[in-house]
Formats: sequence, C-alpha cells, structure tokens
Amino acid sequence: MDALIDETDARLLRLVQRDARLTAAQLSERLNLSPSACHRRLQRLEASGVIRNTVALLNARAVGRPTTVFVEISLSTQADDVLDAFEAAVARIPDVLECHLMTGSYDYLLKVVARDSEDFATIHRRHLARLPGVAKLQSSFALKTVFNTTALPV
Amino acid sequence: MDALIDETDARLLRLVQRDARLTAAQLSERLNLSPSACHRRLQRLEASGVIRNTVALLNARAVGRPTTVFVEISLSTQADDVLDAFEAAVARIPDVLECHLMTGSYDYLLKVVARDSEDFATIHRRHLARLPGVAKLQSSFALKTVFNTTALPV
DNA sequence: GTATCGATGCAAATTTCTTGCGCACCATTT
DNA sequence: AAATGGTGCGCAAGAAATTTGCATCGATAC
Repeated sequence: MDALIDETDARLLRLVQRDARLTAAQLSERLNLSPSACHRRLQRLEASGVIRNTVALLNARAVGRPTTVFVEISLSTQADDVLDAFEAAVARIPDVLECHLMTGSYDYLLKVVARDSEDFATIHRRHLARLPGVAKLQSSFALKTVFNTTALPV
Repeated sequence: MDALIDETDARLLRLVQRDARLTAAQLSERLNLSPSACHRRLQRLEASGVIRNTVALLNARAVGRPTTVFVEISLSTQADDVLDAFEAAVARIPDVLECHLMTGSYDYLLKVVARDSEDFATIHRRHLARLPGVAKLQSSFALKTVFNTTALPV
C-alpha cells in the first residue's frame, strides 16, 4: 500500500504541488517520459494516497479574509473526552483552517482567518470562547503573511 | 479588476476548494447551470485572481514529513533591511511552509515540516539559527494535526 | 538461459475543454 | 412604452486531454 517514490515521482510531485493543471503532455516534456507514463504515475500516486487531494487555492484578500490570527488555547483538563469534544466542536468552525494539538505551555494552536480585527473579535466571542473545556485563549495577529505554501519538500 | 462574487460563484468556489478535479459537467449538476457557464465562471474567477492556483496536496506522512513545528522568532532589530534580508533568506528554506510577520512578543512565526524531531534539530541548527538578524528562537511541536484545510469560508 | 514482473511507448476511443453564436433578461435611456 | 446596451445563458462543434489495451523492453530471479 505504501508506494515507493523514485526520483521521477518526486519530480512529478514537485510540479503538481505548484500547478495541478499541467497536462500529462506538459509534464512529460519536463520529465523525459511519455504522457501516458506520467498519467499512470499520477494515478498510482493518487491511488496510494501520496496525493491526498487536488484543490483550488483562493486569494484570501479577494474573498474578504485577509486577516490571519494564531490562537493558543489551554484547556481546563486533558481528559480524553474533553479533548474529543473540543476537537469535534472546533472542526465545525469554518473560520478555523488548522488545529494542532501541541506540546508545551498550551494545548491547541489554531489558525483562524477573519475579515478584520473586529470580525475576529466576533469569532473569538461567539465561537472560540465557547468551545468546550477552554480555560485560556491567547491570540496573536499576523501583520503580514510573507509566504504560505502547501508544497512539501519532496 | 475585482470580481463580484455572487452566490453561484461562492458555491463553485466551495466545491473547487474541496476538489479541483470536478469536471464542468459535474459542477453543473450541483449548481443548476450548464457546463459551459460553469467553465466560464471558473475562467473569470481565475483571471480575476480570486482563484490563485490549483495544486495537489500531498500526504505529509507518505512523503516523510509527519512532524509540524511552529517557530517563534525574535529579531535583534526591526530595521527594514534586516526584515527584508530575513524574509528573503527564510523563503529559500523548503522545510518552511509558512512565514508570518507578527504583532506581539515575537517578530515572525514559521510553520516548519520535518521528518522527525531529530531532523528538526538539524533544520534548526543548519538553517533557522543561521537566518540573518535572529535573536531568539522558540519552537513548539505539534503532537497531532487535528485538521488542516486550505478551504477559506466563502 | 529463460521466465516473470513492472514499467514504458504507441495509438485508438472516450471524455472533457473551449469557444462562437444566438437568445433571453434586466436596467437604463429616449 | 419602446429602444438600447450589456451581461450571462444554453447549445453545439471543433480541439485537446484523458484513459486504456497492447506489444515491447529491461531488470531480476530462478
């Protein structure tokens, strides 16, 4: 089930991580391979789960979400059922793009996108502060996102 | 240049943010629209920059990068040229997926992916600690990524 | 030396993309 | 009320890309 990734696969992955709309013919030009071989490799990488998904990335500013905030959350307890309830509830907030369980001085780190700081205040009050088990919230605003890529090094 | 996004556009964007490989015909079934109208709307959304890119998302575990670390960085000064040099240098480290200039008690927040904690130690020593202007680094490990989406609320 | 397995290139069939065209609808003007 | 201009729609045809069967090649195992 786990696929071995040779150098050709790696080059394919590097390309489609930047632009998933390259055609098999375009990929094949850069790989010294036939289009059908490219296509079959991509099929295999997708079937084996190396490629999780292919998605459109939006311009956050164009859709009115230019503000990124990172929120450190401490829970009142680390009991399993509290963590589960927290995770289930936070997954339902569409403003939260990422949720990580952390080591260290707080329990969860969230990445939140808001329309502006006032909008974040609303999200904070209406959603984040009401999450089950929350003891403490600390928010840090991004003044500017220098870069933000989804391309993993391969 | 800025596109008005009506409800049909929004529904299109919600769909292609989850799966950019839906065909115009498949999209049209869910939107009560013809395939060609879907296609033209997507063209417009892309031309106007609302859709920034379409990319393949990889399984971090499958490509050997299961470990996510957030690194808070304080610089020795906030002089413009130091910030510029820092940003240019950090953009060249492929292990760093995100870099945000922050308000608050530190200057930059980085999201880094590593093979394991030992690999992160190497990245830390070889790349992060050598970035220009760095005064202090504080790293926080993610024990588990509960979720991680690129889909902005639209 | 031979068999086997996996991957390749080629080519045909299918599907999808892409765009020109005419039409309908709506708002504004005359 | 009629005319006008603009926008977006569906249809349909041509172009392009995907998808798959097949024969072949090369490496590895026996």
